[in-house]
Amino acid sequence: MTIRDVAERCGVSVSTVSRVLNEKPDVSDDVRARVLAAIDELHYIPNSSARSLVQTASANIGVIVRGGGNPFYTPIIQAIEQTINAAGYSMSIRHIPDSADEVAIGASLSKSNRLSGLILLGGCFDYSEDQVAAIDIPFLCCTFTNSFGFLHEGTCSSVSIDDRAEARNAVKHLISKGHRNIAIMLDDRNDSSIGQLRFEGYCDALKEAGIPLREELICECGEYDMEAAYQSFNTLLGSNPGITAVFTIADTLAFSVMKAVYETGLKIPEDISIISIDGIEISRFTVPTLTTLVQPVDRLGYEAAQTLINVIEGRAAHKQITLRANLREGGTVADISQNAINKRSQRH
Amino acid sequence: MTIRDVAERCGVSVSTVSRVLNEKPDVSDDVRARVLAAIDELHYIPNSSARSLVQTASANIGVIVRGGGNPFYTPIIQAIEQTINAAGYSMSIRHIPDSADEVAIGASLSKSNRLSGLILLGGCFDYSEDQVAAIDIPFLCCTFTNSFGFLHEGTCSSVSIDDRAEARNAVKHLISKGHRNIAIMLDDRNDSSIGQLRFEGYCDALKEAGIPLREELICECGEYDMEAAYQSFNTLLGSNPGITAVFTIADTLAFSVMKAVYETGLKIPEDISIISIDGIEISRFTVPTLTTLVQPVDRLGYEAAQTLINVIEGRAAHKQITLRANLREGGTVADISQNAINKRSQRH
DNA sequence: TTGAAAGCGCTAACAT
DNA sequence: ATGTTAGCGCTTTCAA
Repeated sequence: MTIRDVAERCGVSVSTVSRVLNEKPDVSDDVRARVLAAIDELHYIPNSSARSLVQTASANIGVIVRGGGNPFYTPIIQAIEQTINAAGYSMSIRHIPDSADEVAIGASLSKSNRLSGLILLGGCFDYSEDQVAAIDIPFLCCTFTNSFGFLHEGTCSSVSIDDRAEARNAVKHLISKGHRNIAIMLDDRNDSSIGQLRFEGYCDALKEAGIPLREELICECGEYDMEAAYQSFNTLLGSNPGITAVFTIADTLAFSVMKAVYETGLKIPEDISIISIDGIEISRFTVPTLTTLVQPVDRLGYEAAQTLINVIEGRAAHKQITLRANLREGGTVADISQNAINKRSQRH
Repeated sequence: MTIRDVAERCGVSVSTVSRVLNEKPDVSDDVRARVLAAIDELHYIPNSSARSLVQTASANIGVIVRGGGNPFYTPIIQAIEQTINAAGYSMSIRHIPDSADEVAIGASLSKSNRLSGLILLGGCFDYSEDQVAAIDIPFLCCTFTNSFGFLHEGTCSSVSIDDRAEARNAVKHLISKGHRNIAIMLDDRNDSSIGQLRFEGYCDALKEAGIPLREELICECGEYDMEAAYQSFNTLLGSNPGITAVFTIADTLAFSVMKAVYETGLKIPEDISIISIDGIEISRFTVPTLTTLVQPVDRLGYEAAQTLINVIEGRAAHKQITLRANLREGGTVADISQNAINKRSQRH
């Protein structure tokens, strides 16, 4: 079943069928209708390999996901896929281990599949202009920006929240509720990625409030893993540092912290408050509901795909988009400020 | 950068380069080495479109995921991807809404991308031979089987657990702990899919134990959604049916149930026990740890991909693989049998 | 408005 | 062991 079969079926040439297929204007209505009918009858579907071969680039956008185990990415990927498909492109996805080099893999994928664009999801970004030169197609960083590298604005696009500012907001929220002994749960403060940025935001908030940074309240679990976070936080609790709150850099790590806290016999939020960033679906069903800065995942995915497609189709230049996270107050943060305590005692 | 450039670079013909590329034996070591060196120097990567065009099928396997929001699928997809890549194939994935027709989408994808095989993940399977005839490439059902349809064994492969038997095991576990008033939390008992099978397993276990099925203990939330499950279970609790245990057909639904239970002021497992099926990562971090039948997700993904590849490459016929789930005893099931109660009172 | 024909990059049959 | 060449199915000039 090829374009030839369709052409023969209705007595026209293959080029005419191709014109109909590609919605070119120079076909008579009569012929167009006949061709469309034949396509329908024969259940003809064009071979995309042949198409990409003759065209300079295939209508294919690659997505490279690092740390794909994180449920936070799932809705983003779905939004990207939907937007890509709606624009007539198809998506090639590749999950890579944390240790892999996403630039090299992206470059290779781009060549072998003749991609017209590339989305990097969840990367560690401290690349230089030289390193990303291997990617010779439009690309975009989703959920992170080139915060630690040295790229020109025009090299690639990005769509993300302002990780440092939002982390600062999260910690400020705790401070506004009277907390001063605030721990942070993260993978690695020097990961040149999300962890590092959110750690900086944590430091910013403490500094602004005149709270000294205490090394013993920094809980690094090494890798982005729930079990590792659980173990690390247990150790922290064991050392009894007198904390009243924790800022976790991701919801999944918050779940680990919650378990560790409960198993020590402490209560949330009475004994320990928790705030996080992400807002994955399950975080609405913890007990109590997790207080977290919800990332706009649907828009993150949509903007990522749409921005990249605009660049691919020459409608716009590369740009950096920053979206805002929204504080969803759950039940994991207690107000321990003098103000709140006074109010409470008045009632009794 | 094409195969011609490589050929010219080392003074051989394109077919020789092609032979090296495809690891054919009939090339001299000397030439092979020179070609490999040239490929490396030029950073040559074959164009997969040209490759698929000339070959009957591209080295591409499609994966159609229905209900992709479920974190249960994430590790399965990753295992599939890894196995597919390791065998030299690439993966094309497509997430579809619950309402979509996976057979039609699969058939279309198979033609346009010249897929050599198709994996259906999480389908509702009551198709007939006629309906799946549109898929003219080897395909496999992962996490479900054609339980309600009428396909011959040789039409497709499948890899899954025995949903009905495992559901029965889960409920039997509750019964063995003395529970008799056992609710079930599911999406829809007539979904021609997982829900229906696990509902049947629930009925089987009750019947064997001589416990009558009570309509008011069947909690159907209509769609596969955490919020819907939460609402439905709240309603069930409100009607105060005197249950001591719940069997949820998926971990995510168990989380919803746990929240509803806690918010009513009841304790888990003292007042209400919960058992589930899936064993997603987060279920190890609920409080208490969820008691659930863990599905072997890595093997599920590996076997799915490998079985399909064996069929594609003519090494084996279609087959139906059933894997076993393993009971992981968490802390959500209490023993309320007379036996256990006696023991407890002896201690006091 | 339509058709004929070249060629995208590759593999495989055939020839040497 | 290596080279020559005919397509795979499509889009796109160019010609009519």
